[in-house]
Amino acid sequence: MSWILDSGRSIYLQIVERIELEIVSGKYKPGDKIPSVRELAVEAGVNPNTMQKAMVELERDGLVHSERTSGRFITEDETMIMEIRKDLARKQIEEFMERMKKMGFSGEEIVTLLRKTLEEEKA
Amino acid sequence: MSWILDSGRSIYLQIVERIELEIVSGKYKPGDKIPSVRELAVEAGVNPNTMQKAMVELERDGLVHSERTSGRFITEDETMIMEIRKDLARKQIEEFMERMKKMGFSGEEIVTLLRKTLEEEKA
DNA sequence: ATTACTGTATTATTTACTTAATACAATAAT
DNA sequence: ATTATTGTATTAAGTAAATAATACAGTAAT
Repeated sequence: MSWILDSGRSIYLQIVERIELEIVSGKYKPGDKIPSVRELAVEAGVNPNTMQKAMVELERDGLVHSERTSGRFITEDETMIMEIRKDLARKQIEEFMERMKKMGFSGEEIVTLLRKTLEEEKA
Repeated sequence: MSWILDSGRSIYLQIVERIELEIVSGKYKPGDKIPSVRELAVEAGVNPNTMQKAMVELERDGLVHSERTSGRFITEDETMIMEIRKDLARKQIEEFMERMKKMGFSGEEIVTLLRKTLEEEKA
């Protein structure tokens, strides 16, 4: 089963985003070893080079680091992970609100719509 | 002043998104004439062909139509515009909620964070 | 020592997006 | 009638992303 569905955005960035989420959500825990580039590439249905590119990006952000030959690991810095989680959440909220307001929804309307969506999900 | 800031997403899709918002938010009204492809291209700081590509996309969705030589116009079908507004909003909400939940936020937490953000904006 | 698995690097090809430079037909304005 | 502006089409070139096919060096396991 390959990962990516969306189009119009580059694949490697979608991978970065996905793995970021898996880290901050705790699916990957601090210090965890993650699958090899080759494995991940097969799993995602993309070229190893594309996966490697995503890894370099995650490394640049400090979320993962590679141990030359033994593999690649999630950072052990839990504080950093929580910080990034907060940052990502704030960014999501801001972008969401900005788009909704550009469509002409007020703050109160947005909250109401969210609540309604939550109700519907319960059913 | 050129429009586009984001990277990692194709320019013409960002233009489509932006103009969609301008239509459903009422900045462009039903029947309004919109600037020529050339004008918009200059304004956005992109190539006319790129702008044209965005226009074709908007046309495919029925939001605008071109009158061979007199210009391009917003659809007069207000119902369609409202429908698309609702659809876009629903899509935004769903994507936002999905991402937040993937990060481990509960529905209640999301609402609380939203409220907090709204409070901060007032100040 | 050999094997197998790491991350990493290199080169080539393909594809989609973007820019560039024109051109044309239709029509509104003058 | 002429001019300017419209949408549209075409051809070429440049760029970035993605794929493909390898290769290499380090090391843990055997």
